[in-house]
Parts: sequence; structure tokens; C-alpha cells
Amino acid sequence: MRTVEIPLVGRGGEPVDLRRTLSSHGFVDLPPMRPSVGHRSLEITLRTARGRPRTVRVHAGRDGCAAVTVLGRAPSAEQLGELGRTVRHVLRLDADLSPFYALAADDPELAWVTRGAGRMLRSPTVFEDVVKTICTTNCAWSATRRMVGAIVEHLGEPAPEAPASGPHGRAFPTPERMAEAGEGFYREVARAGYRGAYLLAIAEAAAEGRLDLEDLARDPELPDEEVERRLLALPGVGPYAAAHIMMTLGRYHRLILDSWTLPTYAAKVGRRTASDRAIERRFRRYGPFAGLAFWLFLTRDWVDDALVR
DNA sequence: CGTCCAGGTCTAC
DNA sequence: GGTAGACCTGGACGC
Repeated sequence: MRTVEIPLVGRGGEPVDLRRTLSSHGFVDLPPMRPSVGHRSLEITLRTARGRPRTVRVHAGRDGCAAVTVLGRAPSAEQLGELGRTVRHVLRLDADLSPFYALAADDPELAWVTRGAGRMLRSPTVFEDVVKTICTTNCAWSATRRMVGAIVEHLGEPAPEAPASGPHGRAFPTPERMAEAGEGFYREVARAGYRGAYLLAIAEAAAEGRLDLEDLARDPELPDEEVERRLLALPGVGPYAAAHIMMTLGRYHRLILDSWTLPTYAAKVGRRTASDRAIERRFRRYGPFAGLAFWLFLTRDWVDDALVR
């Protein structure tokens, strides 16, 4: 047995569109994830509690299920179950989006999301999403890919069947491994520039137990303000990065207002510019889902674009 | 070739 | 609390 099937249903019984989930945001294009052309399936290399990481392919299965197929030699039943649970986490199937869908159903411009959109893909760990987000700040997407690619290629533990080189087939590195890498790696290999010091400081704090990022995902009782405060306290994390990380944490109250979303919104509503306040007013009706509604409004055509990428 | 700036943040006023 | 300037990197531009 190398395949396990996962029902594509949210926790509130709402539908889940796998392809739309695999196109939910740009991180799907960063190692250790790799989407197929058209985003109909996804390869991802995941750590396991015991033994080497394994690469799985997530694709459409039977009867409204996602199938998770382990590449290479067959895993143990225990490991297959573990990989399936991690994929459920990555696909965010434990979230209940039905209250959001109830609001969106009355919004002509967002009613389409109720067919199963809005499930933001997440990394297995908060640490990974924090590192990746810092690698998106103040640089072009090509630079983000270079930095994250180098981190995974040189520091990530490979699956047994991984290719000899390249970033794929390797799990995202642990904080310990990223802390060991040292300044030289971030400067000369990842070419992360001034971000290197931020990444190193966060990796060291997490490795030494001074910082528990995973707690942010584990504890739903933490108020949004407290989560945001802790994120802003991290070196290299400002308002944009905190809002983006909070979205990966399933906290959608804040809108991501940055140099891409503002002009994109303006273009979609046929204006030259758009103010933060006007956008916040437009999406206020979504309450705790405002940031998610805004994001989906901007990325509606991403699935269609994926067909021609 | 120099300047600008990309899915910003930090520090110093 | 709000606002300049500096900041690594490397493509995209203008000259």
C-alpha cells in the first residue's frame, strides 16, 4: 500500500476544490512543494517522525477524495497514515469555512468561492511559512525562489528516492539545521542579503527553544492581537509579513495590503488607485474572513492562469 | 553603464 | 505615532 485516500470535505461539511486549493497562493511554487502543470496535482516532500522524509503526490482520487501516493518504495502502514495526516494539515481540511461561504453566497463577486475555494495551502510547520514569507519581502519573486530553493537544496534532508541534486525531493530543513548553517551560507549560497541575519536569528531562537512558532498554530485561544504582536516581534517581520503569516495560520481578519495587492485591486475595480480604507470598507462585511475574501477577490483567475503556465 | 525597484523592515529622529 | 533613509540582490529599464 502506497496510497491513502482523504475525503475532500471541510470540517463544516463544506466542499473542497482540490485544484483551487493547490492554486491558493504562491508558496505552492516553492520547494519542497511542486505542482503539476495546471495545478491538478502536487508533489511535496514531508518529514516523518521516524526515518527519512518521503515525497508524496497529492492528486484527485475516487468519490470526491484526494489520493496521497508515496513515491519510491512502499512505506509502512504507520508511516502512510502519518503522511496522510500531514497532507490533511497542509490542505487545511481541518478548517471550517462554512461560515465564510454563508457570507460569500450573498456577494455576487465572491459567490463562486462557495464551490470549494478559500482553503489556503499551508506548510507542515509555522517555521517554514515564516522563513518563506521573510524571503518574499522587498524582492522579486525570482529572488524568493532562489533563496528558498537554496535553503531546501543545501539544508533539507532528502527522501531516499530524491534526485542527487536540486531542491526537490527534500524536506524543508529544521530550525536546528538552519541555525547550524551560519552567516556564510545565507550570504554566499542563499544570497539572502540583509535577510540572512533575520533567518539565522529566528532559526537559532527556535532551535534553542526560546521561540515556539508552532504554538501559534496549536493554540486557537490566542487572540489575533497576541499572535500579531508575537509575529511583529520577530526580526524581519513587519506589517505585510505578519498579515501574510497570519493568513497561513488561518487568521483572516487582516487584509494584506502591499505593493502587489493594492494596484491589483485598483485594476480589478477599474480605478487608478485604491486606498486602504476603501478596501477595508468593501470587505468589512466578512468580519474575521475579510482578509480571505480580499485575497480571493484578487486571485480569482489564478486557476485559469495555471492552465497556461 | 547607472538607476530603479520588487508581494518591506529597521533605525533614528 | 508618524516619516525619511539605508538596506542585499538581481532583473528591468533608460541613457
